[in-house]
Amino acid sequence: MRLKSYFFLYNNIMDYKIKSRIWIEADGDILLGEGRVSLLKAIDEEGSLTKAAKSLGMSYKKAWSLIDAVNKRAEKPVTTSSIGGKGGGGAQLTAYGKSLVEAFETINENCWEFLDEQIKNTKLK
Amino acid sequence: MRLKSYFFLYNNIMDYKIKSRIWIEADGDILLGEGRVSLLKAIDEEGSLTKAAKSLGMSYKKAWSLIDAVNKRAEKPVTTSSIGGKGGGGAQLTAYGKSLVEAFETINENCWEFLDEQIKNTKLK
DNA sequence: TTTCGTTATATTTGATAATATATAACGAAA
DNA sequence: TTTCGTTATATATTATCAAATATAACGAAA
Repeated sequence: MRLKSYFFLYNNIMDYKIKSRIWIEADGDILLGEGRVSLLKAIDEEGSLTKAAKSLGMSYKKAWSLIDAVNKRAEKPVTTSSIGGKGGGGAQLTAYGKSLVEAFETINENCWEFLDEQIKNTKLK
Repeated sequence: MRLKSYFFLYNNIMDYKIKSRIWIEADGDILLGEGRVSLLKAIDEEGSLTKAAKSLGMSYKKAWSLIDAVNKRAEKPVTTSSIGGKGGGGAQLTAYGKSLVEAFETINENCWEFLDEQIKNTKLK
Protein backbone atom coordinates (compact mmCIF):
# COMPACT_ATOMS: atom_id res chain seq x y z
CA MET A 1 0.00 0.00 0.00
CA ARG A 2 1.10 3.44 -0.86
CA LEU A 3 2.51 5.69 1.84
CA LYS A 4 0.97 9.07 2.51
CA SER A 5 2.90 12.16 1.55
CA TYR A 6 2.59 15.62 2.94
CA PHE A 7 3.51 19.19 2.28
CA PHE A 8 4.97 20.90 5.29
CA LEU A 9 3.71 24.36 6.18
CA TYR A 10 6.39 25.73 8.49
CA ASN A 11 6.01 23.21 11.30
CA ASN A 12 2.45 22.11 10.62
CA ILE A 13 1.75 18.92 8.72
CA MET A 14 -0.92 19.65 6.19
CA ASP A 15 -3.47 17.33 4.79
CA TYR A 16 -2.23 17.60 1.23
CA LYS A 17 -1.39 14.37 -0.59
CA ILE A 18 0.31 13.96 -3.93
CA LYS A 19 -0.97 11.39 -6.41
CA SER A 20 0.05 10.32 -9.87
CA ARG A 21 -0.92 8.35 -12.92
CA ILE A 22 1.43 7.08 -15.55
CA TRP A 23 0.66 5.61 -18.92
CA ILE A 24 2.48 4.36 -21.98
CA GLU A 25 1.69 5.71 -25.42
CA ALA A 26 2.39 4.17 -28.81
CA ASP A 27 2.24 6.54 -31.75
CA GLY A 28 0.26 9.12 -29.81
CA ASP A 29 -2.42 6.70 -28.62
CA ILE A 30 -2.66 5.18 -25.17
CA LEU A 31 -1.22 1.69 -25.03
CA LEU A 32 -1.27 0.96 -21.32
CA GLY A 33 -2.62 2.66 -18.22
CA GLU A 34 -3.64 1.49 -14.79
CA GLY A 35 -7.07 0.33 -15.95
CA ARG A 36 -5.71 -1.72 -18.82
CA VAL A 37 -3.05 -3.25 -16.61
CA SER A 38 -5.71 -4.31 -14.10
CA LEU A 39 -7.65 -5.89 -16.93
CA LEU A 40 -4.61 -7.72 -18.28
CA LYS A 41 -3.86 -9.09 -14.82
CA ALA A 42 -7.47 -10.23 -14.46
CA ILE A 43 -7.27 -12.02 -17.82
CA ASP A 44 -4.13 -13.76 -16.63
CA GLU A 45 -5.94 -14.92 -13.49
CA GLU A 46 -9.28 -15.85 -15.07
CA GLY A 47 -8.27 -17.17 -18.49
CA SER A 48 -11.33 -15.44 -19.95
CA LEU A 49 -12.19 -11.92 -21.00
CA THR A 50 -15.79 -12.33 -19.87
CA LYS A 51 -14.75 -13.43 -16.39
CA ALA A 52 -12.01 -10.80 -16.18
CA ALA A 53 -14.51 -8.05 -17.02
CA LYS A 54 -16.98 -9.35 -14.44
CA SER A 55 -14.31 -9.54 -11.75
CA LEU A 56 -13.64 -5.83 -12.29
CA GLY A 57 -17.30 -4.83 -12.57
CA MET A 58 -16.70 -3.81 -16.16
CA SER A 59 -18.93 -4.46 -19.17
CA TYR A 60 -17.66 -7.02 -21.65
CA LYS A 61 -17.81 -4.48 -24.44
CA LYS A 62 -15.58 -2.06 -22.62
CA ALA A 63 -13.11 -4.79 -21.73
CA TRP A 64 -13.02 -6.03 -25.30
CA SER A 65 -12.51 -2.51 -26.66
CA LEU A 66 -9.60 -1.91 -24.28
CA ILE A 67 -7.87 -5.17 -25.13
CA ASP A 68 -8.47 -4.60 -28.83
CA ALA A 69 -6.81 -1.17 -28.55
CA VAL A 70 -3.87 -2.64 -26.63
CA ASN A 71 -3.21 -5.35 -29.17
CA LYS A 72 -3.56 -2.98 -32.12
CA ARG A 73 -0.97 -0.60 -30.72
CA ALA A 74 1.52 -2.97 -29.13
CA GLU A 75 4.57 -4.10 -31.06
CA LYS A 76 3.67 -7.72 -30.32
CA PRO A 77 0.41 -9.38 -29.20
CA VAL A 78 -0.34 -8.84 -25.52
CA THR A 79 -3.18 -11.36 -25.35
CA THR A 80 -4.33 -14.33 -27.39
CA SER A 81 -7.85 -15.71 -27.60
CA SER A 82 -9.81 -18.64 -28.92
CA ILE A 83 -13.49 -19.03 -29.71
CA GLY A 84 -15.52 -22.20 -29.12
CA GLY A 85 -14.48 -25.55 -27.80
CA LYS A 86 -14.30 -26.69 -24.21
CA GLY A 87 -15.45 -23.88 -21.95
CA GLY A 88 -16.47 -21.79 -24.94
CA GLY A 89 -13.02 -20.41 -25.52
CA GLY A 90 -10.84 -18.04 -23.57
CA ALA A 91 -8.15 -15.38 -23.46
CA GLN A 92 -4.56 -15.53 -22.28
CA LEU A 93 -1.84 -13.05 -21.46
CA THR A 94 1.29 -13.56 -23.57
CA ALA A 95 4.84 -13.53 -22.21
CA TYR A 96 5.24 -10.14 -23.83
CA GLY A 97 2.08 -8.98 -22.09
CA LYS A 98 3.41 -10.20 -18.77
CA SER A 99 6.65 -8.31 -19.20
CA LEU A 100 4.73 -5.15 -20.11
CA VAL A 101 2.55 -5.47 -17.01
CA GLU A 102 5.55 -6.08 -14.79
CA ALA A 103 7.46 -3.12 -16.23
CA PHE A 104 4.47 -0.85 -15.82
CA GLU A 105 3.87 -1.80 -12.21
CA THR A 106 7.50 -1.49 -11.23
CA ILE A 107 7.85 1.96 -12.74
CA ASN A 108 4.56 3.03 -11.21
CA GLU A 109 5.61 2.02 -7.72
CA ASN A 110 8.99 3.67 -8.14
CA CYS A 111 7.23 6.84 -9.25
CA TRP A 112 5.11 6.86 -6.09
CA GLU A 113 8.19 6.50 -3.93
CA PHE A 114 9.91 9.26 -5.83
CA LEU A 115 6.98 11.64 -5.40
CA ASP A 116 6.77 10.87 -1.69
CA GLU A 117 10.40 11.85 -1.42
CA GLN A 118 9.89 14.99 -3.46
CA ILE A 119 7.00 16.19 -1.34
CA LYS A 120 8.99 15.74 1.84
CA ASN A 121 11.38 18.39 0.64
CA THR A 122 8.71 20.90 -0.32
CA LYS A 123 7.85 23.91 1.80
CA LEU A 124 5.06 26.39 1.13
CA LYS A 125 4.57 29.99 2.14
CA MET B 1 9.87 20.89 -23.62
CA ARG B 2 9.75 17.37 -22.37
CA LEU B 3 12.24 14.82 -23.66
CA LYS B 4 11.04 11.63 -25.27
CA SER B 5 11.50 8.34 -23.47
CA TYR B 6 11.67 4.90 -24.90
CA PHE B 7 11.45 1.27 -23.96
CA PHE B 8 14.26 -0.75 -25.44
CA LEU B 9 13.40 -4.05 -27.09
CA TYR B 10 16.70 -5.85 -27.17
CA ASN B 11 18.56 -3.45 -29.42
CA ASN B 12 15.60 -1.86 -31.18
CA ILE B 13 14.28 1.46 -30.03
CA MET B 14 10.53 1.19 -29.85
CA ASP B 15 8.01 3.90 -30.30
CA TYR B 16 6.66 3.66 -26.77
CA LYS B 17 6.62 6.80 -24.67
CA ILE B 18 5.85 7.14 -20.98
CA LYS B 19 3.68 9.98 -19.75
CA SER B 20 2.45 11.08 -16.37
CA ARG B 21 0.07 13.30 -14.53
CA ILE B 22 0.38 14.37 -10.93
CA TRP B 23 -2.13 16.13 -8.74
CA ILE B 24 -2.48 17.24 -5.15
CA GLU B 25 -5.45 16.20 -3.06
CA ALA B 26 -6.85 17.80 0.05
CA ASP B 27 -9.19 15.63 2.11
CA GLY B 28 -9.81 13.26 -0.78
CA ASP B 29 -10.74 15.98 -3.27
CA ILE B 30 -8.52 17.33 -6.02
CA LEU B 31 -6.84 20.56 -5.01
CA LEU B 32 -4.41 21.10 -7.88
CA GLY B 33 -3.71 19.45 -11.20
CA GLU B 34 -2.13 20.58 -14.44
CA GLY B 35 -5.30 22.27 -15.68
CA ARG B 36 -5.81 24.26 -12.50
CA VAL B 37 -2.16 25.27 -12.41
CA SER B 38 -2.43 26.56 -15.99
CA LEU B 39 -5.47 28.56 -14.98
CA LEU B 40 -3.77 30.01 -11.91
CA LYS B 41 -0.81 31.07 -14.03
CA ALA B 42 -3.14 32.68 -16.55
CA ILE B 43 -4.88 34.60 -13.75
CA ASP B 44 -1.50 35.81 -12.58
CA GLU B 45 -0.71 37.04 -16.08
CA GLU B 46 -4.11 38.50 -16.96
CA GLY B 47 -5.33 39.85 -13.64
CA SER B 48 -8.81 38.65 -14.54
CA LEU B 49 -10.65 35.34 -14.46
CA THR B 50 -12.59 36.18 -17.61
CA LYS B 51 -9.44 36.94 -19.56
CA ALA B 52 -7.60 33.95 -18.09
CA ALA B 53 -10.42 31.63 -19.18
CA LYS B 54 -10.45 33.11 -22.68
CA SER B 55 -6.68 32.79 -23.03
CA LEU B 56 -7.04 29.06 -22.36
CA GLY B 57 -10.12 28.57 -24.54
CA MET B 58 -12.11 27.68 -21.44
CA SER B 59 -15.62 28.79 -20.52
CA TYR B 60 -15.88 31.29 -17.69
CA LYS B 61 -18.14 28.96 -15.76
CA LYS B 62 -15.62 26.14 -15.86
CA ALA B 63 -12.81 28.46 -14.84
CA TRP B 64 -14.85 29.86 -11.98
CA SER B 65 -15.82 26.40 -10.77
CA LEU B 66 -12.18 25.27 -10.78
CA ILE B 67 -10.96 28.30 -8.85
CA ASP B 68 -13.85 28.00 -6.41
CA ALA B 69 -12.89 24.38 -5.74
CA VAL B 70 -9.24 25.31 -5.27
CA ASN B 71 -9.99 28.04 -2.76
CA LYS B 72 -12.46 25.90 -0.83
CA ARG B 73 -9.94 23.10 -0.37
CA ALA B 74 -6.71 25.01 0.10
CA GLU B 75 -5.45 25.81 3.58
CA LYS B 76 -5.16 29.46 2.63
CA PRO B 77 -6.68 31.52 -0.24
CA VAL B 78 -4.99 30.89 -3.57
CA THR B 79 -6.67 33.77 -5.39
CA THR B 80 -8.42 36.97 -4.41
CA SER B 81 -11.04 38.83 -6.43
CA SER B 82 -12.97 42.09 -6.52
CA ILE B 83 -16.24 43.00 -8.27
CA GLY B 84 -16.96 46.36 -9.86
CA GLY B 85 -14.84 49.46 -10.01
CA LYS B 86 -12.25 50.41 -12.59
CA GLY B 87 -12.05 47.70 -15.22
CA GLY B 88 -15.03 45.92 -13.68
CA GLY B 89 -12.99 44.09 -11.10
CA GLY B 90 -10.38 41.35 -11.32
CA ALA B 91 -8.68 38.34 -9.80
CA GLN B 92 -5.18 37.92 -8.42
CA LEU B 93 -2.93 35.04 -7.44
CA THR B 94 -1.84 35.20 -3.79
CA ALA B 95 1.72 34.60 -2.58
CA TYR B 96 0.51 31.28 -1.24
CA GLY B 97 -0.96 30.50 -4.66
CA LYS B 98 2.35 31.33 -6.31
CA SER B 99 4.26 29.02 -4.00
CA LEU B 100 1.79 26.22 -4.69
CA VAL B 101 2.14 26.69 -8.44
CA GLU B 102 5.91 26.73 -8.21
CA ALA B 103 6.02 23.62 -6.04
CA PHE B 104 3.69 21.78 -8.38
CA GLU B 105 5.65 22.61 -11.50
CA THR B 106 8.99 21.74 -9.96
CA ILE B 107 7.79 18.36 -8.77
CA ASN B 108 6.09 17.69 -12.09
CA GLU B 109 9.26 18.36 -14.07
CA ASN B 110 11.31 16.26 -11.68
CA CYS B 111 8.81 13.44 -12.11
CA TRP B 112 9.18 13.55 -15.89
CA GLU B 113 12.95 13.35 -15.60
CA PHE B 114 12.64 10.46 -13.18
CA LEU B 115 10.35 8.52 -15.50
CA ASP B 116 12.64 9.13 -18.46
CA GLU B 117 15.43 7.61 -16.41
CA GLN B 118 13.26 4.68 -15.32
CA ILE B 119 12.25 3.82 -18.85
CA LYS B 120 15.83 3.80 -20.03
CA ASN B 121 16.52 0.89 -17.71
CA THR B 122 13.52 -1.14 -18.80
CA LYS B 123 13.77 -4.09 -21.13
CA LEU B 124 10.87 -6.10 -22.51
CA LYS B 125 10.64 -9.62 -23.82
C1' DT C 1 -26.85 58.73 -12.31
C1' DT C 2 -25.17 56.15 -16.14
C1' DT C 3 -21.68 53.29 -18.17
C1' DC C 4 -18.55 49.52 -18.19
C1' DG C 5 -16.31 44.99 -17.71
C1' DT C 6 -15.89 42.28 -14.26
C1' DT C 7 -17.44 38.38 -10.62
C1' DA C 8 -20.92 35.16 -9.45
C1' DT C 9 -24.74 32.06 -10.37
C1' DA C 10 -28.60 29.40 -12.51
C1' DT C 11 -30.61 27.16 -16.34
C1' DT C 12 -30.73 25.09 -20.71
C1' DT C 13 -28.75 22.83 -24.52
C1' DG C 14 -25.46 19.80 -26.79
C1' DA C 15 -21.77 16.45 -26.97
C1' DT C 16 -19.57 12.63 -25.30
C1' DA C 17 -18.96 8.47 -22.76
C1' DA C 18 -20.77 4.51 -20.46
C1' DT C 19 -24.12 0.96 -20.23
C1' DA C 20 -27.55 -2.35 -21.69
C1' DT C 21 -29.32 -5.37 -25.02
C1' DA C 22 -29.15 -8.40 -28.86
C1' DT C 23 -27.07 -11.58 -32.02
C1' DA C 24 -23.78 -14.26 -34.82
C1' DA C 25 -19.77 -17.32 -35.02
C1' DC C 26 -17.08 -20.73 -33.04
C1' DG C 27 -15.45 -25.59 -31.77
C1' DA C 28 -14.80 -29.29 -28.29
C1' DA C 29 -17.55 -32.60 -25.93
C1' DA C 30 -21.58 -35.26 -24.97
C1' DT D 1 -26.24 -33.04 -34.09
C1' DT D 2 -27.07 -30.49 -30.00
C1' DT D 3 -25.34 -28.02 -26.09
C1' DC D 4 -22.48 -24.68 -23.91
C1' DG D 5 -19.87 -20.54 -22.63
C1' DT D 6 -16.99 -18.08 -24.84
C1' DT D 7 -15.28 -14.21 -28.42
C1' DA D 8 -16.72 -10.64 -31.41
C1' DT D 9 -19.72 -6.98 -33.02
C1' DA D 10 -23.63 -3.69 -33.72
C1' DT D 11 -27.22 -0.87 -32.09
C1' DA D 12 -29.96 1.67 -28.88
C1' DT D 13 -30.48 3.68 -24.55
C1' DT D 14 -28.97 6.09 -20.54
C1' DA D 15 -25.99 8.88 -17.80
C1' DT D 16 -22.53 12.14 -17.34
C1' DC D 17 -19.95 16.01 -18.45
C1' DA D 18 -18.97 20.28 -21.08
C1' DA D 19 -20.63 24.31 -23.34
C1' DA D 20 -23.75 28.00 -24.30
C1' DT D 21 -26.90 31.36 -22.74
C1' DA D 22 -28.91 34.56 -19.57
C1' DT D 23 -28.97 37.57 -15.66
C1' DA D 24 -27.97 39.91 -11.27
C1' DA D 25 -24.66 42.40 -8.37
C1' DC D 26 -20.91 45.30 -7.98
C1' DG D 27 -18.18 49.83 -7.61
C1' DA D 28 -14.94 53.24 -9.68
C1' DA D 29 -15.07 56.76 -13.07
C1' DA D 30 -17.21 59.88 -16.25
